[in-house]
Amino acid sequence: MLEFAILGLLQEAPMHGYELRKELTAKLGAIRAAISYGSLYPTLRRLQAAGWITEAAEAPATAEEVPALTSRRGRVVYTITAEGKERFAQLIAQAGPETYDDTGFGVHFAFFARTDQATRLRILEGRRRKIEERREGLRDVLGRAAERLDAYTLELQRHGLDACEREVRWLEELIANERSGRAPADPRRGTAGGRGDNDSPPTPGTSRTERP
Amino acid sequence: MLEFAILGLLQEAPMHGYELRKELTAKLGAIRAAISYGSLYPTLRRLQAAGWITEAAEAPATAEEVPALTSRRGRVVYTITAEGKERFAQLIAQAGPETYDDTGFGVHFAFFARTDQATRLRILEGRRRKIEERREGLRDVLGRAAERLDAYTLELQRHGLDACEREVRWLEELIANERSGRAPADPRRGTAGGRGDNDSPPTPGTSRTERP
DNA sequence: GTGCGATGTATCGGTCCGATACATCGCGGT
DNA sequence: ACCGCGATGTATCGGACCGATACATCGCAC
Repeated sequence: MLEFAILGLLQEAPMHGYELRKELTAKLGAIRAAISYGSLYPTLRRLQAAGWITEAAEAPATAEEVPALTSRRGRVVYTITAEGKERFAQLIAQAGPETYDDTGFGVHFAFFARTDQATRLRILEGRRRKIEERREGLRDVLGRAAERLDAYTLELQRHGLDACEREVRWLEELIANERSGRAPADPRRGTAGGRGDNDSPPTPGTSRTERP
Repeated sequence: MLEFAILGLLQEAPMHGYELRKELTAKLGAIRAAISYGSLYPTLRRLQAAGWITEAAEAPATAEEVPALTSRRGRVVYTITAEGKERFAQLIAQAGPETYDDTGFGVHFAFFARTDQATRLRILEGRRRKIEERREGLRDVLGRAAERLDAYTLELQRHGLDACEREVRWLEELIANERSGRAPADPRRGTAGGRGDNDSPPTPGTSRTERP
């Protein structure tokens, strides 16, 4: 998952670790707290070893100002390679069942702007099915096994069931939107009608590996 | 987290691994998919090494039927020890900040019936604060950084924000209920008024380490 | 009689987290 | 003038947990 997210983010701009973490946190804030350096740096190492990103020490200010004095440990800037872009495309194309769990789905969704419509649809439907299964499981427990469980556990299940139902509805909306061929413009909330064309017509895909 | 959940469950009855997993899945179904044997068995080993549970091969049917023939690898039944119960109580009492993340909170909540009211309140309020912080973070992103992000990422944030607001409301309700001193009886859903006193007056705590 | 899904125990490699360490920079306070 | 302190920045280590896999038994349907 981290690998996927990093490759996705680095396609927007080269970054160093700290920045990467901040962007990741902003982009994925809805689904996970904040990724740890204990995962980030080893993963960067791994990606570099695989040739999907390159690592370059930041230029020390035109090599003139601030000489070797104190030997400033410069920031390390990571850049995605052509192979990295291919890898990212491949990860999207695979998009198997592991993509449908909470984190996996969230991360993939966050990069839907770089995903072709067919795959978007496939992922949304896979996720929906998974949530529907979870929902049925919760209904079973609340129905059949209710008297075996204490009031708090039951309340937890109810809350979970609620969340499932809500997410299914959300996914239905997104799927319908996707089928109608347009971006997830949400009519409920503000900016009704205004401001130019639209924000980010989400790059309707099939683009693999464009020029550097 | 697993350690906590296992100690909690084994206080209801001794169990073998497979059963433990099933019960765990039923009890925690709302918050996590299904715990893996790759975590379960090593954890059981660890708990046994610490002396918090004991491991006993199931009696092979009064030692008479089914002799050593085929050397049936019997099920291994785990039983919690007095030290294990103490450990569980201690884990509840600690209930630090790590208790407020998604999984940690969920697992603790599932065992609220074995938690004293003061700690319940503390956990609920800690969780609320944490969710409020996440909510503020999402609002910030949706407000200030909106134009930097694509439509899909924004939609994800909106959905996350929605979930945060909903959970805060849920927690408020639970906290109010808790302050008023009663179980999380939910008036919205079925069984309004009926059926004896109430289900499971949730063991109002301060009980540490009762007799074996 | 045989295959197949549920029950049941167990390991291995790999991902990710939390704690920790350490260094630099710019800012406000005293 | 100095100091601390929070933000920036890179990095490691032990441990928790997962997913895949392996293997064995049981009962039942075909």
